[in-house]
Amino acid sequence: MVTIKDLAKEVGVSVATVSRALTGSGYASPDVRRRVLEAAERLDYKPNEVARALNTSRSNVVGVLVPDITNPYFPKVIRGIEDEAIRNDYRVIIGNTDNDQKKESKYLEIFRQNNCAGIISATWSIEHKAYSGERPLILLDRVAENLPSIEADNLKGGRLQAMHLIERGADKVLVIKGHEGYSSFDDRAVGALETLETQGIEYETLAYRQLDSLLSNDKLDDFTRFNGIICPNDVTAYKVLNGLRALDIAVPDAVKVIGYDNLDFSEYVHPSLTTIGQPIYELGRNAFRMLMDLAAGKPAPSQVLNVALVRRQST
Amino acid sequence: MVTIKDLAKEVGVSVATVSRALTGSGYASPDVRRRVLEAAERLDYKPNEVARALNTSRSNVVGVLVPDITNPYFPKVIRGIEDEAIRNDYRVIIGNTDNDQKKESKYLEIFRQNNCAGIISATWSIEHKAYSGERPLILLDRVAENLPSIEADNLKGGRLQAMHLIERGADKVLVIKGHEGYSSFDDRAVGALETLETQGIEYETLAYRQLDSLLSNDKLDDFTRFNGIICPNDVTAYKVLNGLRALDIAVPDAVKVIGYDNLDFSEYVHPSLTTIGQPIYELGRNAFRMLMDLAAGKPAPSQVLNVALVRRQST
DNA sequence: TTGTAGGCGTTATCAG
DNA sequence: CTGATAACGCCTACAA
Repeated sequence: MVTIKDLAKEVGVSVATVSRALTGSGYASPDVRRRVLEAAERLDYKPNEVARALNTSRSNVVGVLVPDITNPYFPKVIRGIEDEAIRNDYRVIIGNTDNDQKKESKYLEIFRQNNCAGIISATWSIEHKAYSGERPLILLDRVAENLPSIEADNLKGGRLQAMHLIERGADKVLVIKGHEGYSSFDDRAVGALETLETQGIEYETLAYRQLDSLLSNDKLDDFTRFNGIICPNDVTAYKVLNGLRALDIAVPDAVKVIGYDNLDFSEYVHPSLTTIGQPIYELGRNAFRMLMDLAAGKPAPSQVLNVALVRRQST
Repeated sequence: MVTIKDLAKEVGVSVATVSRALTGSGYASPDVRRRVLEAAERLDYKPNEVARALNTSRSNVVGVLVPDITNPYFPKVIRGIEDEAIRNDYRVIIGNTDNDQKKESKYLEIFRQNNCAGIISATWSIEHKAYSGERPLILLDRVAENLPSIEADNLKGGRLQAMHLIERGADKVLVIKGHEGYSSFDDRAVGALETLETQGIEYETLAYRQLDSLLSNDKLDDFTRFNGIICPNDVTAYKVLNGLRALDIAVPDAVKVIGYDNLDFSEYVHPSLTTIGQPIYELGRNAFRMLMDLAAGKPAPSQVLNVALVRRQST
């Protein structure tokens, strides 16, 4: 491995001068700089990031926390983060938390031990002892007091879901709520319920964890009571469509189903899924940009990205 | 941040003794060890991984290369790697290469700069200058001479695809090939074609990159000629099912479609997809274990995991 | 069994 | 503008 020491010997200057010439911080005569750069190129010198991180106590690694990378929503977010990161010469460490506060804390600790430059988290337990605010942090799809965050407009998304179903003629609506404790899911439900209420539409709600048992028992009655179903995300909608098909309930004729996320697969399921499109990739990309701003001491105001209805066959 | 220096002061011994007590390497009296451990606990000491990595020139980070994390096959692999990694106190850096050799090389370089303990790669350009063999490397879904690798039994998988279609009565089969340059896709095609050949079944092949144009133009003829379609993976099968539906070609009555991978979504598409099940999670998990063996100087013989037919409605 | 000292590769603070 | 030199936090001969 070639180090600045080697370069120093090669060029005939001190390591200090080499370092300055390389980083651009501090003085170095144009001539020396040129020679150093040339030697670096020739010897294929690459700075050791570990040494740099130790010295500056700040690495070019960012930690990313997601509940489960296996949920197809998150790979898109991560891709957005990673692309922007690499463009800025940063690397990404992934942590799957399974919504488990212990795992969350463990990763937070790990990120600290690795002098990570910052953290982007899509999971965040309200009471977090492990995070003492030392490192820049961006919350994604999560809001918390005093912490910068980025999310899509979930309230609007929920409203769009309800409005669309109403426009399509639904007047008995089932609202399936998302995983508890997520502000993004809460907001979607609030938006939908509020709209249903205002428009005087009959509705019921179902907790996320009740869904599976509902689908597994053939409770035809439970479904035939409704002619519209609002799902908290597309994956849930897939399950619902499947359950409906098993019960021979026609979609969209007997009941209209709307999802949320607009995952790639939503055009492949049958009937193809009407849903709310979120700029998932951009959420990740912008989160990283915000993190960089924060790290540079610049302000990073929280962002709310826009959402839009994507009409397909399920409604 | 509390360091071994702090612990040393606290306990009243030297940093060397603390280090020895903590790592277990080298001598430390039971009494001193106890006191050091107690102090570490009390002061919430966590070793700085960066410093350790610099000193030992080996971090507890492994680099993982995938073509695109957005392809739902890879999150499962990654989850397998990550779960096993965290269990062994390792972290995972993800790199998306988009099958681009330049990006691949860049990440290899990055992994080196970060003193990564090893690399697991699901993309690997044949001629790789950037990898000089310094660090342990496991190839996943890829085989190359002299490099340890892990993959599922693609040859068998291809045979199973063909056998099943034949058993279901197909006698004019279209074999869609996977992305070029991947040994896993090549093997699947070889297995399928060889079986078709042996059984005297009529068939044609289609290159991966021709698929989209075939699907976008309504070439009814091209599809009606066949009563069986073998796809290189499930995502391709989804597209094919979609195209077939658009053309009003009945699946499985007019044509039977079989995929490969058994992604979660394959039971949600309609008709649900018959496919070849691979132990995706285990591929990742075992890859990490192999890497650890390699890093420990133990032998890590290449592995081939088993596959099995998963019958659903599309055939 | 313990402490001293040197080094991992880099950056930063000083004099010169 | 440049060169010693001291950190960063940890590990490990080697000496005591």
